[in-house]
Amino acid sequence: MRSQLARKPENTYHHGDLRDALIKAALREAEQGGAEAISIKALAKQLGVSQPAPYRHFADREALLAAVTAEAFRQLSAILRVAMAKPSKQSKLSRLAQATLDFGLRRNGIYRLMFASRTVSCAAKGSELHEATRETFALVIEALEAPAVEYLRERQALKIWAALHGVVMLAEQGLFTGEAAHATREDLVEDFVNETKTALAAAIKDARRRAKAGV
Amino acid sequence: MRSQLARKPENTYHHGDLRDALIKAALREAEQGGAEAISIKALAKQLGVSQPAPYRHFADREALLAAVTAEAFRQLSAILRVAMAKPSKQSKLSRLAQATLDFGLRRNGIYRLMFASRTVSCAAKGSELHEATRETFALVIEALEAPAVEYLRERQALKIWAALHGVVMLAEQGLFTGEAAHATREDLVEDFVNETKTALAAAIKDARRRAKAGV
DNA sequence: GCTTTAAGTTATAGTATATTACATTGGCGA
DNA sequence: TCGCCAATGTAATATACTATAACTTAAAGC
Repeated sequence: MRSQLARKPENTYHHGDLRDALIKAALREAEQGGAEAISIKALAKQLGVSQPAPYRHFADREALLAAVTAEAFRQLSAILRVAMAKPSKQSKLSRLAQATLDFGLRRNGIYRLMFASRTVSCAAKGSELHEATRETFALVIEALEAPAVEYLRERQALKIWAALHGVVMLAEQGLFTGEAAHATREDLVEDFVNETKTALAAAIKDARRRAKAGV
Repeated sequence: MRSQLARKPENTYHHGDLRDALIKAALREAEQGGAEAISIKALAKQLGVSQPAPYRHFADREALLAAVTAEAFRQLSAILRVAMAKPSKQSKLSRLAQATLDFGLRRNGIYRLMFASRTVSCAAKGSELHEATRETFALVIEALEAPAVEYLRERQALKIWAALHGVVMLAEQGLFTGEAAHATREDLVEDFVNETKTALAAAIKDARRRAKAGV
């Protein structure tokens, strides 16, 4: 895996690591314009290889998009892990939530690629992409810091995860500017974080009460 | 406005209402595949006109997408209005929420066009599309059925709206199948609806208390 | 009826995806 | 060490889509 600089080592026939370079370059392109901004032809030119060269590594454009999206999920996972590990007076969940919001707004093109394209929904169950999405979601569950029964945690994780995505979408749509701007995006995210904590605590309490009554 | 059937009246030079027919046909195409499935060329062929004919009505593909998206928002608004008007033992908010979820899953390609494409974020402030999105959001506020101060309602409306979109996104991503399937999409939506009601009631109560103390 | 203009047409340029057939390289076994 | 072969690249080409330019038709207004 040489040549991270996305250029082939000058006058060599082979690029060295074209597959990896394509994914990295595509991520850069998608940063602003999303999936539409990714053009195989443009990437090839950028990397100094012939136009059909990428097809040696990806069957078609969809396959490249899937690989790029999987890489994006791994990057998000890494960012979330760092945010969660960082010592802070805020809760892990809060840090994960704000980091997700930040990622969604700053790298919105990539975010749309990850959560709003057909690519993800079409990912087969054992695929690289599917695994990457699962791994990210596992971090959400971890951030809850709850020793609760699996299905309770999953439900709350799904809720906060969904809410977060919604905030990113609406923010990008401009619903937080103008008349409706009384609440900031960060405020809403904190609201959702707190509601999640409350709901999780209540669910755990309820589960314990039921368990006791059952015995 | 004749010829809803998207065919020109046979042997006439002019189509009759090509602009409208294009939008309706594009909506059909987008139903499954989203924005990517909309091809000017294919639409022209489908409607029996020459390939460049659509450019008489739309400056470029982006302009067509914007018009299609605006129409989609108006359709969603109509659906939500019907759902809210229907007598039921459930609350208006609950009916709006479930109707939105249904729309998002059944017409997912169109839904992505509406909430996850660059088209919407790029819509200028007074544009047809921007107005259509505002109108839909106004229905969410209306569904709260709260006589509260504007900014309180808007905040809760933003929250439930965001949460709803998140559920649709995750559902489409397949996060509700497999291990995490303990909660259904409809369950989560009801959760969000109830939390919204609670939060709104609390906010109103709090506002009244403050007002009383202030006087 | 003549003119003007909106709404079509044909022809064509430019760009993207994708395939086919051929070329080059480096690694590995005989 | 030589030669083979698989991986990885190139050139040439087919196909599809966007967009523009120049020309044509039909309808509407005076």
